[in-house]
Amino acid sequence: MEWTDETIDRLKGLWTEGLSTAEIGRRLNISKNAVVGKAHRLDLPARPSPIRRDAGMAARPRPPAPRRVSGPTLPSFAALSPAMPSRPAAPVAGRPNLVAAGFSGITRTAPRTPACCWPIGEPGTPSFRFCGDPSLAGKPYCGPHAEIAYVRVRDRREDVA
DNA sequence: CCCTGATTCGC
DNA sequence: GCGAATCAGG
Repeated sequence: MEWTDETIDRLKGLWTEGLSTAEIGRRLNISKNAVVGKAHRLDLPARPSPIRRDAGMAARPRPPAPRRVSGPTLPSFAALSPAMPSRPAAPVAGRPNLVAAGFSGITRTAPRTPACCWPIGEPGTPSFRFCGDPSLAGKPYCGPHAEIAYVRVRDRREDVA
């Protein structure tokens, strides 16, 4: 876009008339963004903006918007590997001991003892957790919970009968 | 979805 | 300097 004195004057005129940026863009056959960008550069009086970017949400320093980039966008595997955790996280109080149960994070020492995934508490509440005790070989639950989980076909038949 | 204006930042 | 992309609110 070539901003001649004339187009700048037209922009200023339409701007002071209170036309929307998109409308000015239509009249000048340019994009709304071009209008806003130029108006900003010319220090034209700002319009009432629907956006509140100042006070009110100072707590959150908005993460930078994703940027267009012109080369390869995937990092190499080598670049990624240093990010691999070398230690498992410490157990959290009030939570099942997942480390002891075998969820030791990323590790190379197989096999692991899987943690019992029997749900305890109300899902969606803060206290909800899984049992986490070592589970039976080949089963998702520990001994006591496997007892509850697996109902023998024999028993069910007797119930029905 | 449509609209609005403001800001960022690759070009 | 330019303006598309993006944001954020109506």
